[in-house]
Amino acid sequence: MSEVNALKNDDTPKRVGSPVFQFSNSVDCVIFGYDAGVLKVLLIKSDLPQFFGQWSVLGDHVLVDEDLDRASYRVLRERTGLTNMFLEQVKTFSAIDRHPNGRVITTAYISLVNVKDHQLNILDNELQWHPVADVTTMAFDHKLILDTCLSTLRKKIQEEPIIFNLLEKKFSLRDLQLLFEEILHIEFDRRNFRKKLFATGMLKDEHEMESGVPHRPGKLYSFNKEAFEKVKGKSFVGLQF
Amino acid sequence: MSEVNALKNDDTPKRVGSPVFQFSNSVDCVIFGYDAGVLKVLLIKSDLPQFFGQWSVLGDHVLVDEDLDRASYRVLRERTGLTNMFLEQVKTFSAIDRHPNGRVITTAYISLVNVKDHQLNILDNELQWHPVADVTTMAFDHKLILDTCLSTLRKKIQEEPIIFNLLEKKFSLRDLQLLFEEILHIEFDRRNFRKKLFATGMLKDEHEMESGVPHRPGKLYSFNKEAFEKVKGKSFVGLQF
DNA sequence: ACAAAAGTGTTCAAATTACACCCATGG
DNA sequence: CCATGGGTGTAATTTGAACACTTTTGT
Repeated sequence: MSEVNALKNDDTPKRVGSPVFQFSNSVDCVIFGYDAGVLKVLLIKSDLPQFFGQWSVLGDHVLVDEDLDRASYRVLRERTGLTNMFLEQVKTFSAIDRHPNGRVITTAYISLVNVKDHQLNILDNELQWHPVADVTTMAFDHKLILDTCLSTLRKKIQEEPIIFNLLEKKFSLRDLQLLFEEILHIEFDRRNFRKKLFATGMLKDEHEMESGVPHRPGKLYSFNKEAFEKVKGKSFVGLQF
Repeated sequence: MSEVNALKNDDTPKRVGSPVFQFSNSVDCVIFGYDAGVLKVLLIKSDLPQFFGQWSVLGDHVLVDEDLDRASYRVLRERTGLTNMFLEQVKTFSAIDRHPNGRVITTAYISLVNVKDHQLNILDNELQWHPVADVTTMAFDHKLILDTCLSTLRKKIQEEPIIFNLLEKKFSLRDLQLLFEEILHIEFDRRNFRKKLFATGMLKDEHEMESGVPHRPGKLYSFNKEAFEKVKGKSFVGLQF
């Protein structure tokens, strides 16, 4: 208790320490994209001289009049031009020495965007897509943040239909399967995969075909959000451990 | 970008805003316990006059020389005397007006403790166990925090063997089943439940029986951590959505 | 015509569910 | 002896896994 008592700053008997307004908070957005069959992450060359030449995920300090969700939304809007992206809090990182300029606590967000989206204008050439598998060292603790978000991504795509955010609006079943396989590093049997996905009722037949492919074109589907919303509440109780 | 530019405090062209060390960070520990067949949460009467008479979960401000994990660990140690409890970060809450004294961002932790643990000494009568189902309004945004942690608990006990933290070291299968049922609000078939749990290999037969029960005594088991560690890595790929 | 992937069913194994009787203990 | 829950097995159903051939398109 000694540290706590040492920080008390009035006479009121308090059970806990008093606020110490000496922290800065930031958000870091791990933005995943999928291009040419490869899972990618959007990185920027670090601002700080201490990390010169190293890449980091997109972040910014939280402003005093915004919450974390808004801050991360702002970062994505400013960087990519997108405004309706999938964005979700993952974890908060708080190692004492994680930021050279002082005590900065950062909350990591995961975002899934469609790289081919027309709104997505990345002109800044200090901002680039990197294949996730090629990223080794990064500025700050961003490698840890990236790895954590990648684990979260792997888990979440199996629990919720968020993977569609990485594809264009209309996609073939092959696109979808290859994307699952790229992220999870496993291979699915094509027939079983199709059966399973159709069974969810989440695929809307767009009654269109691929074009320009050097083989028999596949049908195009889109994510049927309405159908998913209806089934969503289903209680899953497996005790799978 | 206007807000960001407004906060720049030097001449260096920066892509992002500069740190604003005007925040306080706290941790809030949602401590779950299980007693008399009821899931409970450990709450304390609020410190603040604004929330007089209302209950809140156990929290404290993060000190400038500790990270969030250490801060939450400290809170639990100081409050309950326990030192080796299950403790895991859940989510960070950051609404601008969540704390009346200023901009306090809090990170919620979930903890599972054994209420009957001998180390657990709760003398302070402003600190009490409440049945989770009875908690309605709370101080700050703590009801939201509690609800979030309860959802997380429900999900996690189905994915990882953390539920054993709520039971005494030796327990009967009945204890375990009732606890699952209490948390998930569903009922299991007793035979299937036993089959499933035995199949995990995580139950170690303690070759002891219950005593003092007004019916045929059941065998006592403990959680076989070693057996679990071996099986843990098994790749689960279900695409269950 | 060839290469490449689309589309499509069945069979087998495994997991899950539903279900009922006798047993041991305390009161 | 009665009430309460302990302990056990089997059959039916559902789900998941493995597997091959024909079709369509571009080159």
